[in-house]
Amino acid sequence: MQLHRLVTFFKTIGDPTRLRIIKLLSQGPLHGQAIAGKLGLTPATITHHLKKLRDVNIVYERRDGNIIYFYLQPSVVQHYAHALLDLTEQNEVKKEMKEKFVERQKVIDNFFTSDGRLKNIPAQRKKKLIVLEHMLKGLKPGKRYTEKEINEHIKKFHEDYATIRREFIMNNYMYRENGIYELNPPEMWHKIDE
Amino acid sequence: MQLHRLVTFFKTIGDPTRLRIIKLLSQGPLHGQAIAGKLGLTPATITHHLKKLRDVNIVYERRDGNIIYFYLQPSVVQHYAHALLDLTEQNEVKKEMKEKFVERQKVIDNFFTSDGRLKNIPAQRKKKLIVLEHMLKGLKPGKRYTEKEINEHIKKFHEDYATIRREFIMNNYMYRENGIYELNPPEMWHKIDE
DNA sequence: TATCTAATTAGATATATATCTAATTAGTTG
DNA sequence: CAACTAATTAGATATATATCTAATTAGATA
Repeated sequence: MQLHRLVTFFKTIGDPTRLRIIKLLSQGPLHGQAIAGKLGLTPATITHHLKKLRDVNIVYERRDGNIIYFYLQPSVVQHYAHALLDLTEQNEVKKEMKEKFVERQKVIDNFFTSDGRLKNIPAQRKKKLIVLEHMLKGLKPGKRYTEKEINEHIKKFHEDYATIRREFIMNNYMYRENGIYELNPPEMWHKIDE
Repeated sequence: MQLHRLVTFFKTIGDPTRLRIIKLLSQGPLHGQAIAGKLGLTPATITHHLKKLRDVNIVYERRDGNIIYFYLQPSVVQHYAHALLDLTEQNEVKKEMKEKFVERQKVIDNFFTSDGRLKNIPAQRKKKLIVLEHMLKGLKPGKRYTEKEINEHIKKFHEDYATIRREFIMNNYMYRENGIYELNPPEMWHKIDE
């Protein structure tokens, strides 16, 4: 939804007379003169506001004989209300992702030296997975590696390549077939359950 | 929620600059000059808008050293979004009740003569229950009736008081003990399942 | 077709407000 | 306390708009 449409909608309902009309119509359809009477305003004024309400599609009309009844369209109102919610919820999701990222970064800062070597393998499962995933970064998805290549890669981080290589397999980050290693797609990895 | 508060809130967010500020702040807090820079406006203008945003409590501030950071308060925005939804949903409930009432009235008009006598007992269960409940109206809750009194009451609507009296009992509208009849409370009645 | 009525339009007026520049305030830091 | 800076306030201007009265239009009905 473009910003402009939201602005127009909220400007439209951000008026006491128009909100009163909405409330009135929420009880059922009414014709212009009736609305004017109930609100103590002239028909011309009501026309003015109805035009704006129609412009944002929250009101439609239907003729019955000589008089025109105006109806509220609740679904449109609900639609914009949800758009407003999204405007802030989108933010919540982003904030959550950001927090997760910060948390992971903290773990990585703690377990790797400034020149990028792993100090030791974390005991906590959650932290261990973060560390393993960090060491996975240099490997390319789809590329096939020999065991020797994998060992060399791991040794850039830590001497005990055997343990770490085993962890890669056990936690489903990679699979091995005939001594050839390959990255699994992320959706197959062991997820960190909070 | 008073109408006035809703109007003020929607008027506040019904402005392009303010909605842009809200969107910006939904990514994270910012200080005044930063907002002014990103929107291409002067700090004075930003102050003007922030004042209005604070007035409706969707923005709060926190000082860090020499600069003041402005934060969005998503819960307040969500609160008003829900109030907007309620404005239309309240209507849906009322409309439903009204429709049910109209439906019942139609059945009653069909099965009773203009002088209030029952033409015949409806075959459809749903309609029968509406008719029975209509004939229950003259009886007082809590009052104890003899069988003869019940019969007299029913005879005002229809000759076959025995059948109807039995229906009253079978559908749990009344109970009988030692030949004394009494109305059950409505929550015990047979409900009409659509 | 002529007439009636609800709705709309046109035009006037008063009020509200978004924005700017310039001056001032509040608060931090040396 | 003095100097600095971000934020606010004051005042001016231009634009938007809510409301009214009076005139006009659109549509239904006799």
